[in-house]
Amino acid sequence: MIPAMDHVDRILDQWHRERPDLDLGPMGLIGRLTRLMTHLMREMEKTFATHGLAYPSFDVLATLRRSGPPYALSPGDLMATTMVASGTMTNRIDQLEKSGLVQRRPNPQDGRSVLIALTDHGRRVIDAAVADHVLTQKRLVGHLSAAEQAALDTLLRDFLAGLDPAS
Amino acid sequence: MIPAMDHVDRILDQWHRERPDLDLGPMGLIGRLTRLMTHLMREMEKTFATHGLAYPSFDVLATLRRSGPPYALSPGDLMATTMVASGTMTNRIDQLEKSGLVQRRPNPQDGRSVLIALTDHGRRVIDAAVADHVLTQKRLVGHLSAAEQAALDTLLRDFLAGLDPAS
DNA sequence: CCGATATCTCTCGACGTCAAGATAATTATC
DNA sequence: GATAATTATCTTGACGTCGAGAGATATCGG
Repeated sequence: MIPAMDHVDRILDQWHRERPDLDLGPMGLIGRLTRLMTHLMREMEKTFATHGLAYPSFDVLATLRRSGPPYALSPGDLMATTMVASGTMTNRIDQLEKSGLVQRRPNPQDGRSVLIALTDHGRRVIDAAVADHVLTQKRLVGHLSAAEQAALDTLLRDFLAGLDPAS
Repeated sequence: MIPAMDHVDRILDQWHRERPDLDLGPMGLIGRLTRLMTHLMREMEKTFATHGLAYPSFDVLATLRRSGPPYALSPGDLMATTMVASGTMTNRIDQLEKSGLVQRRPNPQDGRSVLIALTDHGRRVIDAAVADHVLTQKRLVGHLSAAEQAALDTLLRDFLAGLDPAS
């Protein structure tokens, strides 16, 4: 059975017609990745929103929560695992602190630094949000069989390893 | 050979330790997708930058270019193919017009609408940028074999089709 | 111990995104 | 044709992101 032409196929057709000189090889793959991520992120954000969160806040709260007791990390640690710039992390922490979900504390180990700690409220919010989040993720990948999911995961792991050896 | 533990594996380990009640099934897959896209996008943006462009500008110029002569589409058409909101597209067009890469013209077919047309300069810029872009894409997927790329593309196509039937 | 260098966080300004509402023109209905 | 409903774009305000640079503290070398 011939797979139906999708949005990305139409883009490739247009390029082929207009720029037959270009090697379009990987463009379809990356185009599908991009489009897929857009859809996935928008769906996941709906779940976050039901808990009063947006993706950036969820990202930080989840990082603190899964780090285990005492649920506190420095901004630098948070920047490294979430892959955002320093100004971005400051802004995220400001928002979370304003909402009472985290608290800035002095870092006893290093006077230049601070510790970002989950509040009790923050802990409750992220525990509920992440439970919903995994259900949403399960639904989003539900159209793929278990074998397809495993194959995709393996390919993505290799792709990522080639791209980011430090991962 | 056992694949090395990567960043996403460490995240899953942490969650498993802290929340053994959760079904983490698809979290690794989506986490790898997210991380992969972050890396890919940042690399591709370096290429755009060498042509004085950022991703949003490249996205619009490329859509106009591949649509073929006369390289003109309405903001609505551009919104549909690029998946952004109306205010976002207005802003993108404003930037491009300020840079002299596109021009707003009245739409003879519809007085509510306008046509966004590539200028000669815009045409030259996008033609050079897209040639570089496909080389960057080729390099980025270079760690995967042709068979892996094909398998990945097929899986992504199925994933996308299940998620967005209108694609 | 002290000066030089490195590290950590925050500030600031420019830009990108979205959702909701405003404005203008078209189409549908009678 | 007149009116209503629809459609297309733009405006606005809130938020998110980055990068460069500032300020404070730590660390290193002598």
